[in-house]
Amino acid sequence: MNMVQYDAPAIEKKWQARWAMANSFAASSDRTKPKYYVLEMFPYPSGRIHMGHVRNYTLGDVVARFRRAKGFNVLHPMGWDAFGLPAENAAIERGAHPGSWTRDNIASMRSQLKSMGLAYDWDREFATCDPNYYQHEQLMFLKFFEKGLAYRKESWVNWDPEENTVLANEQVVDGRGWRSGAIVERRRLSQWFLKITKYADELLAAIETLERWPDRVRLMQHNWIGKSEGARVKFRLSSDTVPIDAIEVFTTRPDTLFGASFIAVAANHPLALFLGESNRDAADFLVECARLGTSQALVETAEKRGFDTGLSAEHPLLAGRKLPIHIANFVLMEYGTGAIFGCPAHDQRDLDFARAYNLPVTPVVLPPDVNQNEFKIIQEAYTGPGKLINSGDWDGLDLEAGKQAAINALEAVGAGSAETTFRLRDWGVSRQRYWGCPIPIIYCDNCGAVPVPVKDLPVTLPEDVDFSKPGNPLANHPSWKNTSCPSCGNAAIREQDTFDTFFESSWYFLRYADPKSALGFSKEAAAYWLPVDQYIGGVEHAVLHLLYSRFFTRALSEVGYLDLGEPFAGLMTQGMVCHQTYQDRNGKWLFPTEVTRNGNDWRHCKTGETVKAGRIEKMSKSKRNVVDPEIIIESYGADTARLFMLSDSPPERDMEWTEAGVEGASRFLKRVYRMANDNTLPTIGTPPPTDGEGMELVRTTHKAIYGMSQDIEGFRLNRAVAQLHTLANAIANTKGESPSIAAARRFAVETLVQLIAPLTPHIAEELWETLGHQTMLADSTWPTANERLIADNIIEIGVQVNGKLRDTILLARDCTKQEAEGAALASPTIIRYLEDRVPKRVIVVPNRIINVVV
RNA sequence: GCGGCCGUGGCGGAAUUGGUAGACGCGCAGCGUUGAGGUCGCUGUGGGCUAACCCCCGUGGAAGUUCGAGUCUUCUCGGCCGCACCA
Repeated sequence: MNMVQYDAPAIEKKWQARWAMANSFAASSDRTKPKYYVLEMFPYPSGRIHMGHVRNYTLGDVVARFRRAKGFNVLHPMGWDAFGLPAENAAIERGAHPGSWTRDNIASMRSQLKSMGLAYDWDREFATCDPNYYQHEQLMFLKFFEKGLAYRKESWVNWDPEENTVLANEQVVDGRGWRSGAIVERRRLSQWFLKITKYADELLAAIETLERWPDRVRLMQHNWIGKSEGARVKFRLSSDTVPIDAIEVFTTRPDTLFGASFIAVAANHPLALFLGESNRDAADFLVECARLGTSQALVETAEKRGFDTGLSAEHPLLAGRKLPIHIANFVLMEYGTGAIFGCPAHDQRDLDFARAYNLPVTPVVLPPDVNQNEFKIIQEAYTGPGKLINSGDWDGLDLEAGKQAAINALEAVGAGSAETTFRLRDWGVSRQRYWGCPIPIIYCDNCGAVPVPVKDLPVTLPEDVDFSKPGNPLANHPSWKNTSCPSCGNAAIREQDTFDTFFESSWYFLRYADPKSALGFSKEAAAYWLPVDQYIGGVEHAVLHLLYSRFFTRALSEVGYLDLGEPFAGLMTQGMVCHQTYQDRNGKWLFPTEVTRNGNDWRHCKTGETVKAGRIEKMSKSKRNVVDPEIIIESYGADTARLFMLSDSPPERDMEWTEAGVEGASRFLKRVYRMANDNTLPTIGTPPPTDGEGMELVRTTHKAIYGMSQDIEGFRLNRAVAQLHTLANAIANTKGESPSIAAARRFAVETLVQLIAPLTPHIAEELWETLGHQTMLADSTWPTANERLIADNIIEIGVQVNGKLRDTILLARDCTKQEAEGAALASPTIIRYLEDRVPKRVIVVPNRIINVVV
């Protein structure tokens, strides 16, 4: 046996250089080959890769290398989602310029990624903060604007009065700005929107066609779009002391109209705002609601609170019935019409509200098999099916018929009609930030909002910006915003907002198809490469990024860029990488590198103090339960890190990073390394045996090829790793020196090296060379399983008596049911179990199981 | 609140989708190799009863459907995730 040591760092550097020299992973321009587009969600260049990246890109790399070996023309690119808030925070906190900070980060992350040995076509790399990238989206925006897909309207934002800036929901903590601590206000700002709601129905319907997406993501998108069918109902105000004569309400339950006992409007409903101007108490209540924030989860779990306006509205179908109008904290202006009618008997929120404010509760739906006299609503609203009661002519109708009757009745009196609403709202793309793509619009006192002429694109960001003053640096810049109106020539000012960074990520997958194109991308390249065959990323993007991208491909198609509906044919959402947490006795979080373990005793490496080992949680800087991929790669090698990432848990599930697991992966690679360095193996070119003692190993090898291929295609990569272990065990367990066995061992080892290549490419490439090959494994084709050799001729079958396993017998594969039954009943063990009883039935599932029923 | 996911050995997880539960790995134990430790190799490892076999129990809990349930149905307990400006 050759005693060569597995030197991962040396091997990895060697093959990374060779692949780069040969440009091994460049996508070919040959359009006759079948294509395969593998894409991982591109990273924000935070400066260092973390284990989540390692997992994401390893998964993508396995797919890319596997497809390449299967003969596809693979596109597997990488780039940088380079605009965003952290760069501005760095500028504020450390005085770094966002541009140079970002470029430095990209440089260090690129070299970290390269050390992982990922099969990227690096020639297609780009960063979205480069004007060469964002100029194209400025043109896209102008085309959207031309077509009415982009428009301006006022909307509400979280405003930090101290920093003079708009805050993201996550930057609002307990109603205060995260950095300033100032109480956040809600403000109306004029902002740009993209008309995603135009495609609401289509985006919803097409979810059905996304067969290779996880169900949960499809469901989340379905719920996000939130289509509701119901009716719009107009309630006329009883008095004319306010300049509003009716409140329009959207309801999914027009059938419960006779159970209405109040009207509630959102705190930012026009009526509420009007009252807030003249009524001190109302104003106070509105301020209180504003403090609650905009998140639906908060709104719906908060205590139901309201303000009685003293006004009332007429029931549209019941002459003389007056409904009091309240302002309520649980009504959202953003959904429906910003006003509801409350039917406490059949909606829990309405009931909670009615109990708190002493409003009547009239049941109008009687559950099946319940006596009307006994039916009482106490603390729980009834939302199930039933027949209408207390509803005049509609009594006795089921709910569907009741809805139709209600709509007919409303239409007859001109008080309403059927309506469908969506939860989905248009996408606000304006951000009051510096580090984003400038919105190419000029405001002129005479001409209004005028597009920047195409010849003047791109509108680039000024470099000399000052982050020491609060507010948007673009707005604070002394001269950048001053320009002249393209249409009348008068002095005018530029739009100072930039795009939401989801704008960049909504079309980057198209840019990769043709990254040097002067058009952004050519129609021809997009037609060949798109859709993405396999997209991989975190489930945190399940809704927004993916939905915006789906919208973008449609919108870009509408304005002539391409002809595509769905951008991502296959989607895999990977789980998080977790690690145990540690705290010292003061509760301070400790890094795993600061802790040593001895059985169940955890101690601080330096002080020797006892450490509390806590829950296994997602790796996060705040809890310090992070492991730096760079250190793992330096000490064990990228192949070990990659292998462990794939080994233990299914890709879609959360995994736990453990030292023991890394050791295990490393051990396996060393074992494979030794197997291939066995100098007793026959020379290259020795064919696998066709008979003799070696056949069992040959068959096992074919089973491994088959299983591995199936498992990679099905993304069962933890099982794929298990296949490799099984094959390695079989090689180790095959003893003997006969020519048949030696030839089989050579075949098995060589195949093992091929099969492991998508997972741990460096060691595979090295061993391929060790085994005598002159060409690179990266250029060789995937082995094919001989199906004839996979199926065993004799199989072991379980025999049950009354469903309990009692014996196993050996049977010829695909034998007849009669033969199987005969063999089972002839088994001495089964005879003993049957005693003298006569089998009533014998169920034979061919090649699976036999069940004797007595 | 609304919607969803997950509960299988000491641990991560397999189970051809209703057909022999626990593949593969980690851990642990024993033996061998080694100057010792580690590496490496072999063997064992769900629980109970056993000298061993046999047998009994076993997929969070309870019921149901079925010849047969980890898998399907209903209820229940526990853990986790998402809900519109972080990326």
